[in-house]
Amino acid sequence: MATIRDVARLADVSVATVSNVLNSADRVSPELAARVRAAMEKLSFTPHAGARSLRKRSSGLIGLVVGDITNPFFSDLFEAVEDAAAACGYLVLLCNSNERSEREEAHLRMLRTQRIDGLILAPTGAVSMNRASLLAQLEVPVVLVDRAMEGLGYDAVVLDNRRAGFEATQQLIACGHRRIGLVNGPDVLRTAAERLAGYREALLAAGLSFDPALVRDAGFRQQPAEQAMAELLALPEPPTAIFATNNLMTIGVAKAVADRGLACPQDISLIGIDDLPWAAAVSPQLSAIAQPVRAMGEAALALLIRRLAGTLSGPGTTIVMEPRLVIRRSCGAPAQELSAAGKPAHVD
Amino acid sequence: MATIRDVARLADVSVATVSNVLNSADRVSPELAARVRAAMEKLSFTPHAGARSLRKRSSGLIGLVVGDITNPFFSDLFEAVEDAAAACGYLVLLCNSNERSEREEAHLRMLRTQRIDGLILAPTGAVSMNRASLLAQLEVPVVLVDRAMEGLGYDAVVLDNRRAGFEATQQLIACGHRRIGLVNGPDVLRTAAERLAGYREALLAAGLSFDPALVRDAGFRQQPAEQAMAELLALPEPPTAIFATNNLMTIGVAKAVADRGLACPQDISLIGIDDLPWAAAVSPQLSAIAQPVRAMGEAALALLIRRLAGTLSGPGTTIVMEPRLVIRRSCGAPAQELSAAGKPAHVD
DNA sequence: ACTCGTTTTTGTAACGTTTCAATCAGGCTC
DNA sequence: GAGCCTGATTGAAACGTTACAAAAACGAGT
Repeated sequence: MATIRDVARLADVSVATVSNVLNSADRVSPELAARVRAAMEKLSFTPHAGARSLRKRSSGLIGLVVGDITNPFFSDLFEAVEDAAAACGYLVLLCNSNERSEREEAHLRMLRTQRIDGLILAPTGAVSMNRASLLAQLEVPVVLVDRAMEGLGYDAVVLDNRRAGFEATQQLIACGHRRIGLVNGPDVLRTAAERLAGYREALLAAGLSFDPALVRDAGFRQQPAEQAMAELLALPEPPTAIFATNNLMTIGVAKAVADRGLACPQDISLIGIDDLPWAAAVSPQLSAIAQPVRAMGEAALALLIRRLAGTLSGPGTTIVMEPRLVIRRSCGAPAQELSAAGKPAHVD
Repeated sequence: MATIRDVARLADVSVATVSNVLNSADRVSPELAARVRAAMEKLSFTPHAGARSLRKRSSGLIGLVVGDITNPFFSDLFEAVEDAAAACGYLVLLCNSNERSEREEAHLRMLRTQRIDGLILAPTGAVSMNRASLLAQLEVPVVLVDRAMEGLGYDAVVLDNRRAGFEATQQLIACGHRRIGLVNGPDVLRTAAERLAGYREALLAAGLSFDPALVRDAGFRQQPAEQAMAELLALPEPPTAIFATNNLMTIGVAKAVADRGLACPQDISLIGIDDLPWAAAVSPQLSAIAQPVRAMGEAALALLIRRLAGTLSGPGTTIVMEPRLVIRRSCGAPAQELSAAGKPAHVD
């Protein structure tokens, strides 16, 4: 494979000149530059990223580690980040931790040997001390997405989770629901805790009481959500509407509903966080709180670039993005509502 | 950041020894190795991939370029490839071409500067001469996935597309359908052509005639599929069942069906290629020809590894994987079938 | 004790770039 | 025509590793 020396020889210039046309093109006279470029073309020369990264002390690589690339949220995120990074001349190294923190840590080590220039991390699970030190060892700027880790001083891009929880719940209340189930993630995660807070706030605002029996932790996963939903449906007084706080759990909930032969929204209403690309194509047509995923990816990359360029310094900035309510047919009036009007208070 | 020299100094050995414990651990005595490892630990030393790739003439990087990471087929593929690669000590560089061949070519150039050791490519669109030469310039083994490119002598892993087309169609025929629409990709792509061939073969085997008016090219994309489906439904004698030859088009078709207020399978039956993770959770519960995606990814990586190890040489091998039929409720008997029995031939 | 194989260890030259100080070639000014 | 300035070009020293040949250490066999 052709090297810079070969190009220099063919164009009859020094290697330094070739390097100059590659990097600071304006420092070399037009005629020479043209000659050099012709030589490169002829030899189909491609610079060696390794050598370059060795000499300059940067690799042009940005790491992106996500929990599950199979989740549309993360694949969209990757797409957005990759596009934005390409525009800035960076290459994105995607790491999929499969939601296992050991894998994630292995990836962080790998990224260190690659000498990435910066990292965008969608942390899986809670902060471990171990991970914090791995991040520090990276010695590069880090931007968190989706889940913030307070106290480490990193930049972050997150959804306004409280508001997301509030709006979803409010929407169900507006349809007339009074018993609203919540299928949530573990409340040790800030994300889940805030969504729960929004849910409670909306209940409070509507003068409804909070019933702990209606909220379940399904770990942000599909299978447990299905199970949790089954339990909620088996309650003596089951909820008439469900709010699931991420896309996987929304699917799990829909599955449980379908398995019991219930129709949506006739028998039960449903709203989730994260819109899904096929949501309008199938039944129930899922209503959702959409996250501006692309914008989040772009914002995260922009923060990183500003850190790298030195135009941003000091303690971590957190960018809060606003959710967007997408109403489709999975939310409707509760069946009870209609009949309850003319029904006596206690029928046992 | 600590270098190999620092480690050597601290452990009081030569740099060569440090390098040896890193690479060929058995060539160095246990006690020294321990000392060196302790020093590495203390300095939290991490080798520099760039320098390494410069000196050894390999980077430990494998490129994977796909058309659309947002498509579950490709995100599953990535997951499988990454897992398998990690087990062999390789890191996967994912490139998302967004189905645009210019992006794909830019990515191939990028991968060349990264000096990847091998490439797994799910080619988007048809073979261009330009791309063929870019691939050749890479000077590394290439394995094609999903779509083969004949004549270039590369290894490939593909689905038995003819059989997939055959089985899907056969299934619909078995339900009693006689007018089966085909929403396919462009038949310049081998994949699409073979699926079409399987479709025709199944019709023939059942003594049904092939009606070109019932087949549409929707470019393997959702939006055009929705459009194509609308056209099929507007036909004077619309099909009673549809076979869509990939997941995006299946969604598009489902959307068109839903938009017209038709029920599935009561009004129309539906089967697609590529199973979807949420297929059982929503209605219609989509039947599908599932591709063994993980196995395909693993097979592709295995081929690549064998090429790299030199245990496989000579002309390209093509591995053909078998599809698996997953029947859910989106296939049923045609409505016409029931009433047509007692109905006169022409009712206008 | 001495020579020979083995096994460990080491010095050092690459690998392909960039950087930086140094040289060179013109063109101005006086 | 000498002196200077400016901008283009270049030589050579890194950057952190590995590979290879050479040196050292170690036993074993005489």
